[in-house]
Amino acid sequence: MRRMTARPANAHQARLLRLLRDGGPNSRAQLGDQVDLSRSKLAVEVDRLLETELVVADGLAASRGGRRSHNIRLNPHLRFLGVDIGATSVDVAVTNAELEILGHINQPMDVREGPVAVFEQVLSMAAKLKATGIAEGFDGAGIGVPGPVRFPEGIPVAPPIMPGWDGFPVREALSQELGCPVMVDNDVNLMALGEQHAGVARTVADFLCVKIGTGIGCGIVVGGEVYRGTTGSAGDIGHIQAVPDGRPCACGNRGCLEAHFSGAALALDATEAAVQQRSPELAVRLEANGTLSAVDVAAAAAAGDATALDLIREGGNRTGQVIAGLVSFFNPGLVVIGGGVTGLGHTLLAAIRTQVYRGSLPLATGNLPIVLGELGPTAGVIGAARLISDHLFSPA
Amino acid sequence: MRRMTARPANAHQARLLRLLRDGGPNSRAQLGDQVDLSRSKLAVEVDRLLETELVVADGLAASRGGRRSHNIRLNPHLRFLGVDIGATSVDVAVTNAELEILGHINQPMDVREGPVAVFEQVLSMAAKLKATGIAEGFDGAGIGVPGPVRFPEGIPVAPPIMPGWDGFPVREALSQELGCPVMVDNDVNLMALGEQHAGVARTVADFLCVKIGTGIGCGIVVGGEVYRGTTGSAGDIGHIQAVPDGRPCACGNRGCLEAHFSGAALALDATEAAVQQRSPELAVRLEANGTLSAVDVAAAAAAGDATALDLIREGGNRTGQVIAGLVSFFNPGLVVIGGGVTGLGHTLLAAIRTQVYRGSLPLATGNLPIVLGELGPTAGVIGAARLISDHLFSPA
DNA sequence: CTACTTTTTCCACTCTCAGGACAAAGAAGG
DNA sequence: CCTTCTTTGTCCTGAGAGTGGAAAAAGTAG
Repeated sequence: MRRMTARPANAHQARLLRLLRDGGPNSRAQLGDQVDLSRSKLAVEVDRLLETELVVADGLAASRGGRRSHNIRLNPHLRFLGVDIGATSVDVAVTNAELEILGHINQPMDVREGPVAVFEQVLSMAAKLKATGIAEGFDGAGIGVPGPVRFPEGIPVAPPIMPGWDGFPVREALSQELGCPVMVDNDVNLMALGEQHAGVARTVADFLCVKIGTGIGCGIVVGGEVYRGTTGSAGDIGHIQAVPDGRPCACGNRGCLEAHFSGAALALDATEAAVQQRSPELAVRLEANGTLSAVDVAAAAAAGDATALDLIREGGNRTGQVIAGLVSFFNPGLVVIGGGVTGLGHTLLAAIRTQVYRGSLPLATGNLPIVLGELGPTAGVIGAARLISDHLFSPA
Repeated sequence: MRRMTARPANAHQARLLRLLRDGGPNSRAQLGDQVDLSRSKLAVEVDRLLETELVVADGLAASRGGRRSHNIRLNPHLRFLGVDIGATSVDVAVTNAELEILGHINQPMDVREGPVAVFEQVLSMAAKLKATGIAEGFDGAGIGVPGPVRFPEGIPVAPPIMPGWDGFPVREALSQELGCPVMVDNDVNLMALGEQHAGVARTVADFLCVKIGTGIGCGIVVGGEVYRGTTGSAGDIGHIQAVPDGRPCACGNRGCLEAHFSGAALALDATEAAVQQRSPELAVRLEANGTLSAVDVAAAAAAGDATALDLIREGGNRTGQVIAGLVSFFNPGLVVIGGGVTGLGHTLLAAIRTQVYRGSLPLATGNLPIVLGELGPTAGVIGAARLISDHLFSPA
């Protein structure tokens, strides 16, 4: 099938496309209620969008008491590819233009194998999804990587956990391979975009999205837009000092949050506890698998293991202290906690909440929800699709 | 004199007004180079602005190789009032429309005397400035208060150090008294606006402006706009924990940055050092004045007093640690240090720099200037004038 | 079948705006 | 002083965008 290459010609068209993306099929009249354009002007813009085939007619809408309106929807053949490259696994999903997931695969993979190997993997996963018949090609792709990105060019810069990627032209390369526009961003930012689009943050303009996975990062949304900082490293909170003179960290400092709590740190602590026989639950699991991860800690905690619960609580306290500082500074309307360790669930959340509500002033915390992400592992890929759709649904 | 009440009728006019404000008198042709409007359109908009008397003709410009152009400038009779209410003193200044200070008074005053007393003071200071003949009335006023503000309404909310002000309709009241539009903001945000307009931050889109005075606050500028947070308390970094289990703070917690370093904390530490005879310089000054302030510490440090230097260094280290966290999180393009204690100067700056450059990742600090504010005590009042001019020079 | 709503199309009129032509004002050079 | 070139400012016209009224089309409710 021929891929769509058209772009909205002006801000009005872009606005309409986004309304259709976020609100699904809509009648012309309903669109008119939302955009403050004259009937004639609206008709003209819709007609032009129909010409570009970005949107299509879609039958009649229900009557609102009079003549029934013709429905308009985004072209149902449009397909976006959402790619979320984590430290230890890759998620690839296909969405339609409304960013609904049509297919989703996850595979373990170490990002340190480098961009070439990872891309091969990603492309084969994309091919596998295509083979199921849900897509014949892609109109755009969004991709998240676990490190800072020079956003306009889509190039990772000095990413600590993926050294081989520094300066690799991800956007350019993937665009070549896929033959469609590509946008690249930090995986944490994409999680924030995902939760904003389809998750808990739908109605909030300013919020923080803390992702606790192999590392710890924080997506920052200001006025509905992701804030990336001067060099693209905004939200890199894993190396904020959480414990004075604490554990040494890979970054060269001591006491970094990430050194004390993250998927990796938690696995280490759990292993130590198991070896020292402080936790029967964890010891059993270590024996069984030969290794421990955050998932084991979650399971042990669910089984009531005191040591596992302590580990989670302590980590939550540390994280909560750091977040408390960020809340004082940023005064967000919402804090979302997500990432691989959300399996730790309410024990973690309770610890974080306690620290934040205690450590920040009432004016900042008074009406501040602190919640787990709604979307789990799909947040990243939805965010990735959202990223590229935002790009494509803006004036050329 | 009749005050100007006109406002720009559209975005083009607003743009032109801001260009004239920031760039001073300009020829029509030069304006044309900057705004991407057709000559005819530009001429129309300029004519309309001339009609409103917001701008006036101002003689002929130098030739650029052909016919000389007629200069345009903002009406030289326009006057803005900039008010900066600190914890212990009040600054009032009068500016022209280009935000140049024409007159400036500072008077000590305790903000805790409440809004009525402070307003009386402010109005009498404004009257005094008027009496010098630099202004016959005011076309707008900006006012900064040392606490969080609900910005759209211009009402302080739950300000810790000025309890009597909670909920007081500052904007409304002052607008009544002065008979002109008024905007209210946090004093730290105004300092940031001031440094952005006329100081070190002229060319930077994303920066932090840390003000160390009686308390500690931080102005946040994102994409050239001040970010105020969900409830107007963004930047309230004085109560971030800097020392685990540190000194008790007025807010109820322990170890807040403000409890360990600020104008007030520094005075306390200095007095203690003097009483304990650890610092001859400070002891002499205590004897002479009966009390010590940050200024005395600065003087003692300048005289080479080791204890004073230590106090500054330690405070700088604490502040620097907190800023290091903020830099990791926010990835600014510039950090400005200002406020009453900037007299501590380079000792303080050096300590802060050391901590930030050590405590944040290279990607965030690599090209990050950390500098003292350029404007000193005028930053606040210039920022206040900028605030109201931004408001007035935007489409009605 | 009638009266009323809502949606959509059509159309005439207004308004904006870009850009060309030209006049005005000055610079540079002889 | 005169000629030629450059820049600036004004005027004007034609293209196009956009508004809002009117009427047709397509329903609903009774």
